[in-house]
Amino acid sequence: MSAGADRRFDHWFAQRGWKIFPFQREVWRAALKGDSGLLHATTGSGKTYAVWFAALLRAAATKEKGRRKAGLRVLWITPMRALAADTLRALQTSAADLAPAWTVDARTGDTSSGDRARQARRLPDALVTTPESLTLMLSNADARERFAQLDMLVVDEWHELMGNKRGVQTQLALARLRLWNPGLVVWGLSATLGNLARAGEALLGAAPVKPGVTVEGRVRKDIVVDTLIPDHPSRFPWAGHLGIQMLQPVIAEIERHATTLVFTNTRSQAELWYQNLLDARPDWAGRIALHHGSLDREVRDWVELGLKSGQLKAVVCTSSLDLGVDFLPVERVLQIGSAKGVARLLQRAGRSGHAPGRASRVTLVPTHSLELLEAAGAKQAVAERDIESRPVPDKPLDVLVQHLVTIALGGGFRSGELYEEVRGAWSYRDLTPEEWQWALDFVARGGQSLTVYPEYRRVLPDGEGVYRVPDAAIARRHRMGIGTIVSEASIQVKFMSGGRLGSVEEGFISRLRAGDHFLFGGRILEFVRVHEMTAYVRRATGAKGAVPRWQGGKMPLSSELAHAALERMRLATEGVYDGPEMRAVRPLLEVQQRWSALPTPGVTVVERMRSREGHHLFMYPFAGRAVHVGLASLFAWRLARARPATFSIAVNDYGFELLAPEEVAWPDTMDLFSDERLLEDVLASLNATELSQRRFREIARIAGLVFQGYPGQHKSARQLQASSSLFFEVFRKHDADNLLLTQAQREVLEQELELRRLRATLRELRARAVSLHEVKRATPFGFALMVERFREKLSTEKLSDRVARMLRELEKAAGP
DNA sequence: AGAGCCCTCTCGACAT
Repeated sequence: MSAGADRRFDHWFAQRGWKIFPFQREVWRAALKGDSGLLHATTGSGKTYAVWFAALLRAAATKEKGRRKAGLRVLWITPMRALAADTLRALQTSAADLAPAWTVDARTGDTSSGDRARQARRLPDALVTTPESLTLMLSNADARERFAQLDMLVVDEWHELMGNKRGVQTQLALARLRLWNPGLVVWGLSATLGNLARAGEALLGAAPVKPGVTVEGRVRKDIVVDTLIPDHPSRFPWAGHLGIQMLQPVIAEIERHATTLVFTNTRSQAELWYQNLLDARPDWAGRIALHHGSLDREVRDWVELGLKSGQLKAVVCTSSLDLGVDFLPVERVLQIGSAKGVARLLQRAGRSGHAPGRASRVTLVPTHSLELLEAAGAKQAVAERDIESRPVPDKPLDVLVQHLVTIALGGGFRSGELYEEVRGAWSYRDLTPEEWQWALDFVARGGQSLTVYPEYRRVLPDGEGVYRVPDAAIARRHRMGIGTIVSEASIQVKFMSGGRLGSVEEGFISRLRAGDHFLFGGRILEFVRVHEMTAYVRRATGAKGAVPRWQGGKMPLSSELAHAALERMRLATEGVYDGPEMRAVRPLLEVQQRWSALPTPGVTVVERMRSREGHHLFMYPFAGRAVHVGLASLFAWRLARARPATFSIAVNDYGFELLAPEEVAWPDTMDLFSDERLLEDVLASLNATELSQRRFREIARIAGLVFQGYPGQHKSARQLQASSSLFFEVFRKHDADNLLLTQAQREVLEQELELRRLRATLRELRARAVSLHEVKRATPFGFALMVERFREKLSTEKLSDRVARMLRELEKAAGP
């Protein structure tokens, strides 16, 4: 490291009264040597400056060698546009001091077209951008020339990207940039993960020139997790998810602190909490706010600004404030309901005490009694830093197909060369020549079944074997569809007078009639009419309204949290109830123990019960709701194979219930727990085709089969679903080997059913003892499932059989 | 061996 540069940086930090952390210097040294790597650091630890100064040092060094030419030197990738703005400001101020000649800019969707035109002529020295914008730049014919001077690339919040298709798209872009600049230095910034080593590998590619370095940002961050204990734990409900009983304690917490973030798990829950807070404290109008992903960007900007300026006392939010509040003064973080995972809890805790050396604190607010148990487990898992891994997707072909068209636009490609390049991306390291050929054929001819449609012949080789996009309309359509995020079709919500509020899903609006009231954006609105995918509303008074529901993913409880909860129950069986959470949940656990038993890491509890509804079987494997859906359907299927029967199924994160109207001979559990023919049984027990078809919608969009429509004139969900279903059917009939179909099925099994975890759970079930109990009434664990029941109704009985059974019952009722 | 649930399911980007 040049002594001069070193001194300047020391001075820069000293001026601000900031201490240079050893890990920062470690990154500078490594990057100067040309090493790439992963920096594992918490937010608010000075991680941004660690890598940014590395870039400035490298620039200084190469400048000294006289190699400086105009062009983009540093690329900074961030997963969120909102984050880009704050990062940009931090980078610009330091560059102004240290490298005044540098231009630092952002390129995101927010940039006005004037800026873009200027950037198109000449890129700045450093650019802050998103994976999608980067890919878009790669689709320009002169991409290579523009990136020729690049010598450092930083991916911020890599842990947010690595586990999804956005991360895969980033990997593909990186493979390309590395090929153009073999000396490219790449650094990822990641929060704590169960699989940090994998994070580094995925970022640096399948065949790195040099092994990557991992730097630990060892700034000790104390994390405090505690719980708001209900005033009367013995009268706290056994089920439910809203947690409004905790309103008063939450108000008291908000009262006591300057700024509080109140995290909820769903958007509708956020709406309800906000409304309840305002009803209880009308004096807080204007001092508390609501923030979630369906609110209009302008509304959210206003809220974020209010937080920054300290005007807001509390914000009720969803994960929309998980990221991007790095520069906000938040004193207190509350989490209503289960945090579902340790990583998520840490992330949220990190929103408070956001400065080097200050402790972060999150307070759990249970919404039912068993969440007290979960809270005790969460505390332990956080203390042990037992954090979830994020699996990296394995060669998703929809993303590859999109990439092929992007590269055909960005200068064209030769098949063999691009194949090698793509295999340099970690996710595609095992891509076979056959798979490659399939993907190429798919974009060149439309595969087996679409050959007659010219719009699916998207790339063509020229006389020299270079694949390009021959058609301007196809090119434009492709650029408009770049990216891997597929959202539900939604309807804009606007006041009659014109103000934009946000969006709700089509299905919700279609159930409303003119004059109906609903709660959205913290206001009671009267629905007027729908016109061109916009719902017009006016302010309503008095009466409460329906709360919109959104269709989101259903996040299961993580294994880490589930195991911690089981462990706490094992201690409880030994009479150990330590901590306020365990003491509060003690009466409930004792009832469970008296009526039945407590599930522990070594014991599976199974309960049988008869009621007017029929014959119930409850089981509590603690494997998360996705696995319980799989297990319940699998068991129902296996039971019904022995003797046809209909089962109603209910699941939650702790267990599941099977209910049969008629007597069922429950067989030996070990037969149920077998993983023989597991895949076949799982596929048969669930409607696998329907699940794949739903999944295929996303794949068809990413692969460029379905066009979302031009901005502002979005197609309706029905239209989009119809066209993706059409492709699904055509492929199934005429192109059964279509690899996108295979991918849809694989994604269902891996992501929606968590097949690996299901298999692991079956293994655990076989190893554990079964504690079987005949119960007269639902136990505390069973009660929650009974409440849950009619949401998830599944049947293994064919319709005709069901009709036959109903007829039999009718006959019985009618008598002889 | 008391009754207990108001309704559930995040986020993120790009393009004319």
